[in-house]
Amino acid sequence: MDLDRPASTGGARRGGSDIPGGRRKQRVSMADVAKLAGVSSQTVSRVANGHAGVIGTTREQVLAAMRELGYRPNSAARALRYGRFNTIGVILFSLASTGNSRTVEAIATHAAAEGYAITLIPLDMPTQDNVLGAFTRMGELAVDAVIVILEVHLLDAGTVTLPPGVHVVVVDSDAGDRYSVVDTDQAEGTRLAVRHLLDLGHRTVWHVTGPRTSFASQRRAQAWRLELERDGRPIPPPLHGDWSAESGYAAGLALADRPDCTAVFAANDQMALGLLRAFHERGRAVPAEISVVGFDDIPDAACFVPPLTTVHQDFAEVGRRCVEGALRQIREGGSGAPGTDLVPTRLVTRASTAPPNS
Amino acid sequence: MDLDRPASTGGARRGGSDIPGGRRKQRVSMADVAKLAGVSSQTVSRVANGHAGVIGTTREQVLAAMRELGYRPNSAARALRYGRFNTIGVILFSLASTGNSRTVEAIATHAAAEGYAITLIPLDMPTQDNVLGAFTRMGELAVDAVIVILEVHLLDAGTVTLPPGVHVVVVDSDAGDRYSVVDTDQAEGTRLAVRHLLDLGHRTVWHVTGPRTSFASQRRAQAWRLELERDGRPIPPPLHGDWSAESGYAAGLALADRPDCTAVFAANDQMALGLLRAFHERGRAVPAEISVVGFDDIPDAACFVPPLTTVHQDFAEVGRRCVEGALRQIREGGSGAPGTDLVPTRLVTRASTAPPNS
DNA sequence: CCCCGAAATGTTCACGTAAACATTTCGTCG
DNA sequence: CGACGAAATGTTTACGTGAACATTTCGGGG
Repeated sequence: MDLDRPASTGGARRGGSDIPGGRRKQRVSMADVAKLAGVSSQTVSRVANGHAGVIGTTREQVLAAMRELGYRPNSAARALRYGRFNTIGVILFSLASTGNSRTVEAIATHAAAEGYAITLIPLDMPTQDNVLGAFTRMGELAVDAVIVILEVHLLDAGTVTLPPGVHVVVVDSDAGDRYSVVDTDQAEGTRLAVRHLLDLGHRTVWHVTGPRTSFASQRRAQAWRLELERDGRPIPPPLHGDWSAESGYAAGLALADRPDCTAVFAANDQMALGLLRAFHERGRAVPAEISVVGFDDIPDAACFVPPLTTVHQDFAEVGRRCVEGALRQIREGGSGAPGTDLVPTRLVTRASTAPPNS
Repeated sequence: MDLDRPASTGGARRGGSDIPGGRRKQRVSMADVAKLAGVSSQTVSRVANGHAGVIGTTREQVLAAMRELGYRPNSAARALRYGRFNTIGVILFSLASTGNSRTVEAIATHAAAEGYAITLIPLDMPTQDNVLGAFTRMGELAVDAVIVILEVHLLDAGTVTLPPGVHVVVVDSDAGDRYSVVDTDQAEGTRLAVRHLLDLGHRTVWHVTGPRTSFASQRRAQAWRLELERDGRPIPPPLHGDWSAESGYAAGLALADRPDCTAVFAANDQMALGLLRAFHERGRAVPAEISVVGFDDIPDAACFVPPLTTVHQDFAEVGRRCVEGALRQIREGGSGAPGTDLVPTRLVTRASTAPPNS
């Protein structure tokens, strides 16, 4: 931790009077610009920040000096001065899932539009220790707010203390009582999917879940069960997947042999893809013999064989609201009213669903 | 830009003797810790950095004070002091593509292991202006090096000046003469794919390209043509896609009607998925009548119908080498020998390829 | 018992920026 | 023609940290 501080750090500073050609990589500061322009550094500051009260000719000189020296403001000094970093941290476990990467992209885009940068803090394993470590590091990290994209029950224990002044928004979690939460309306989406299948005339709907550790997965499974119960339908045993197409395939092989299974709701599109493959290999026609609905509406879903009926998640909107929530907290200074902000979903009907025995 | 500076900023600092319960969100500085521990702030600094020369009892007092106050080092001040940010910026156009998001993830993971954070700079449009803007902003951004994941011909013009001291590594580009480039060995991967199909006995191989603006796409198309030429095979007109499954589908519909087309190499897996759908809908059996090879080996590819033969890209390795290159430049201080670092590929043979007319 | 030197701790200062306050430079009006 | 005040510009200072240097403390040898 402290052995990477080379002794050469203390090397003498080279004077400003270098041969112009020999590119010295020392940073150009306001003082350098000021000297060249023949003004005070405060005037340079004023020009840099577009403040009023600098006469045209002076401004021109300063700008010229800036250009010549290639001046860039030093954000570390700025951050120190203002006590703000204009940066939002994003803690997440994996970018591999479509949902996460699209959410992060939306976060980055909207944050950029507001003048904020995004710092990624990946967790190699979503263990309590790692999460805690990330949060601890967060404090040392130059960040004004944190968006957490993972199952937050992991950081339940009161042991995790966020540095004061760091605001939090959470995705994919039920921590609505403690933090500001933004999430896709999992229950609504699931209801849409299940209702769609029931309305087509299926007696009941089977379900392939995501990993147990995922909050989204839990919510979808729970909503699926609830919807069936409410309608007095039999509740088939759920099959457990892990989001991967492979696990969907395994589930599909198991389901293919059950003639009473005519409709399956997969907790994401990848697993639905696995189902499609399994049913195809076992000669069970989709949707004639068996209907499949996914969740996410990944771009590829429209080109599955057959094109997949699925629940569309608006990841961009989730990302947008995360940033919005984080900025609100930063600006208001408050810790932000804890609560849950749900983003609606919609069902995209394609060719993988049909009435039973059609 | 300067109107969000509330007048309340100059408010008086609340003394340290606050009611412990009333969480004040002012930052705790070394001075605060020092006062509580009854030592000088330099001693606190020494403890914080694990320097030798602090006696046990004193160290304990300081640590206790840190804990009590919840002290976290201020990274802005640190960065200012050291002239380093311990942060690497990643400029990219989109996280939507599997390749990009996996590369970014690998970059983030390896950077974290080295004590570096990742700052994401998304471009809403990969135009010259935007790239230039991002690079300009880069200078103000707290970043020691930049990894650029996009077609760099966009920033060709000598107009783009990177702030001195910022090092660059580029992915997916031919800028090897100016920057340090890391990339998948597109040519080798393409050769593997084409050879595989020719060796199976196909007379020639058709090609669905990616977007013209993509360097990877260009390289794959070029290598495909070269390999056919070298073998004296006829060269079918390439079909142009845009990476999306939809565009692959369109290409597939066009190809399905050509009985002389028995083997297709798609420039990525998504487009291959589109091909599979088109061929399925047109009743052309894969691989019996027509073989398909993709590129990327996305996790889903194993569950396509049929499972896709494809060229595996090692995104994790690309990310790792990017970080390695960036850190080398940061540490050596040099601009890094420009040059190209190619990551090998391998062919993953699944069920979408077979000899013709089988 | 004093002094030496190493160990422990304190003091000063600079990093680059910008707010707050101070000073200079005008044009204008009495 | 002098003085007043607004506009333009300069000076001081603090933000939090840590290297460099200064000071204090203490054990042991002469």
